[in-house]
Amino acid sequence: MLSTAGRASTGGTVTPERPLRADARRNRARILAAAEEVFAERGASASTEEVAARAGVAIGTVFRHFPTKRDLLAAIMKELRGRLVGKADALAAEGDPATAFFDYFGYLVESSARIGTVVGLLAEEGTAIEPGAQITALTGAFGSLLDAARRAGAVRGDVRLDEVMALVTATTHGALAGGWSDDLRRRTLARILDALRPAGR
Amino acid sequence: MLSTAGRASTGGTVTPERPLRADARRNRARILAAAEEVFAERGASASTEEVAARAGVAIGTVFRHFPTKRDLLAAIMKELRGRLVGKADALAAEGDPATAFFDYFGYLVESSARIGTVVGLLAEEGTAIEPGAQITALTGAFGSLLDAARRAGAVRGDVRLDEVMALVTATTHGALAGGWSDDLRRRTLARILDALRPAGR
Amino acid sequence: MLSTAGRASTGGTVTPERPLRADARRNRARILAAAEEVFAERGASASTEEVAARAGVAIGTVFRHFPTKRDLLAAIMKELRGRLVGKADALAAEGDPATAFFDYFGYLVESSARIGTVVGLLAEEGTAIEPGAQITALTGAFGSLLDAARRAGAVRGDVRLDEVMALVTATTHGALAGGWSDDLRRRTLARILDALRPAGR
Amino acid sequence: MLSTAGRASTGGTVTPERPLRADARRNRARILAAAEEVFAERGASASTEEVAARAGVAIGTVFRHFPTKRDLLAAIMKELRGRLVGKADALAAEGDPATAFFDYFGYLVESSARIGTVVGLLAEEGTAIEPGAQITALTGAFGSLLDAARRAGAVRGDVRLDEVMALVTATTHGALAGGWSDDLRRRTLARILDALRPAGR
DNA sequence: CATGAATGAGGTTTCATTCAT
DNA sequence: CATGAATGAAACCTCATTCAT
Repeated sequence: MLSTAGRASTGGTVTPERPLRADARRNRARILAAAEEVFAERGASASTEEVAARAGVAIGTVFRHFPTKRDLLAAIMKELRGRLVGKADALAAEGDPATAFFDYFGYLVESSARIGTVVGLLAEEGTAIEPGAQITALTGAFGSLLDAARRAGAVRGDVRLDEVMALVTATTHGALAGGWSDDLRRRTLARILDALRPAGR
Repeated sequence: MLSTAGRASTGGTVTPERPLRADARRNRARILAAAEEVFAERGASASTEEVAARAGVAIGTVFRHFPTKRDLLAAIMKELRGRLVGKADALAAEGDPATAFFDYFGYLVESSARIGTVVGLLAEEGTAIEPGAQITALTGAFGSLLDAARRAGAVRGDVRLDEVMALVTATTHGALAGGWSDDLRRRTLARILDALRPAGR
Repeated sequence: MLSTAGRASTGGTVTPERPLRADARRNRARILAAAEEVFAERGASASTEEVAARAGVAIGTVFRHFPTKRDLLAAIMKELRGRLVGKADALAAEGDPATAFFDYFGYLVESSARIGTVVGLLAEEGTAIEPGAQITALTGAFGSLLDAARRAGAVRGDVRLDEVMALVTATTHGALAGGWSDDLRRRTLARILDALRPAGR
Repeated sequence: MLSTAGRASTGGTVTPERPLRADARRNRARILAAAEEVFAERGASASTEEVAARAGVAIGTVFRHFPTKRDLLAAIMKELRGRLVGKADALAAEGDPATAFFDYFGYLVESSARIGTVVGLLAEEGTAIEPGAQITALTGAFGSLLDAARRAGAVRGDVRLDEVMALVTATTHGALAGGWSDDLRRRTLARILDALRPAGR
């Protein structure tokens, strides 16, 4: 569909799931990294051309890997989700159930402050960058930590998962939009987490 | 060489703030209302053309009233700020100091859910829509309510104003971005406000 | 045709050649003067709005007097032409035939340097501001002076009127476009006029 | 966080002046040619859209090559200046010093009659299309020819370079604005050049 | 596969002109 | 008659996307 010229050796077709050539995979990674940076700095309305420049590739290369800007955003989010879920698993495996939940909450907020708009985009399922399962995985990861913390008595019994997700969303968004200082972010986060702890603390 | 009388660089008038003609004021209001709606629905990147269409005026009319898109956004925020501060004053005047603070917090979150991106824009001083005093007024209004509530023992003594503002920002942003249901918003808000109440509740 | 309200006293019609009311005539003059200035400063692409502002009237008033920007330009030129022809007549009547021609040439160039683009517009009959007779009158005025000077032996016998007009056009345009200093303009003008004088000088 | 390599703010390239691709160079040339035509016919206020149409490209292509209309005008002038200076060099190298000066003067006027407004724009340094050196080069080229002619006794000794430039400017502008016939242009030019020749002729 | 030039719809803004007040 | 707000057709410019090299 792309070129019709006879590329006998490779077949001339565009098999979707062929393992990428080494340089192509390298480019893909660089583009994703650049996009994360650029969108974090300039917001999701930054131009694709700037992403290409930052990645050190030509604009065409970006569109070969991600046929649409939306695809690029979706890929960023998928990659990010993987990272975040991985962190959750690590905390679940290694750490104290009573603190893992709070640590993870804090980690998300800190991350969002670093990687910018992207965590925000993650929640913007409303504008439907990708149907559903984006935040679902994150919710799942969070759910396990929450359950464990609740069993350990570190979290109030009546706290529900959707409230937790809402509080994460709020805090990350707020941190981004508000331009909080490190100190303010810490104090604000502490207040919110306190709201989830049992009465006597 | 001829007459040097009546040289005004812009409009030939002397009084800078002439009261607008009736139809002009009507249009200005319609444009503001339309803009609030459109930006709430589509985000701040919605087109001015659409604002004009929604307001039922031609594109030129929008630009006569607001020479720049930025000016339009600034005007929306100013109007909104007025409304919000007004509500704070009303609550301070009329109500129970112990509850006014919490009522106002809730009012802001509810409002943001209704009027959309705009409260968000209010906090986006980072992109510098208008120097500083945008959120300052709101902060002032909030400060009075907070003090009163603290004196009434309804708010913990160690709660600081910047934390309150941060929590408002977070909650409104979260509510907008997260697309929370009414029920979820209520519960999430309750959790956050609980974090501000004295230990014994 | 304008308002249908009962203005019994004036009749409600727009008779084209009714003597203007005093204030209307005053406005017309101020607009013309302002337009001359503005177009001289900013070129013919200056906005009508600026002309109105400079004249101290509203934009509608300009268009009531001159239904089209082109009409306004034409009126300026007509007025200017009158002034210029008047000066020619004065020189013809009063002065030394041998010098009147050269004085007039110089006067036109000086004027153009003062009143700017407008004399230029006068020649832009190519872009057809008004069919023909604009420059014709000027040519006529110039013709008389030229004939007199020729008879007085102050101008070479083979100089033809169209050449003179061409030289005026060139010099005025050049003076405008080139931004010549007073000194340069004087010397350049002297060169050109020398070309019209008899060999022995 | 990822790679910091290849960060170029605009294009990701290192060599600033990469030779244009064949089709790009072709388009650039076509755009310049079209622009010269269009501006000659319609004046410098002609629309960029029309230039694009005349060149047979889309509007975006024009703006890729010339990010601003001003840039396009500047490029035209630069190209033209090159052509004109080249002609001066050719005349200086090949021809009779006594006539080269006059030939060049005539060539400039003829050219301006062909290529229209552009020579005019060249002089519009007032509107500052490009700092200074536009007309400087032309002046330099003219200066050499003038000196040579003066040494050959073909030009009066007291003629100064700025007067020559002023006369060129005037003649080209006049020719453009006045819409002179070929015959009139020739006669007018002859008058002006005569003014530069020694008395006895 | 990578490149980067070309495309063209759409956005903001200006301005001559009309028309309600 | 004067006023000045409304109109709407361009103008300039941007940017996601396509496609020849």
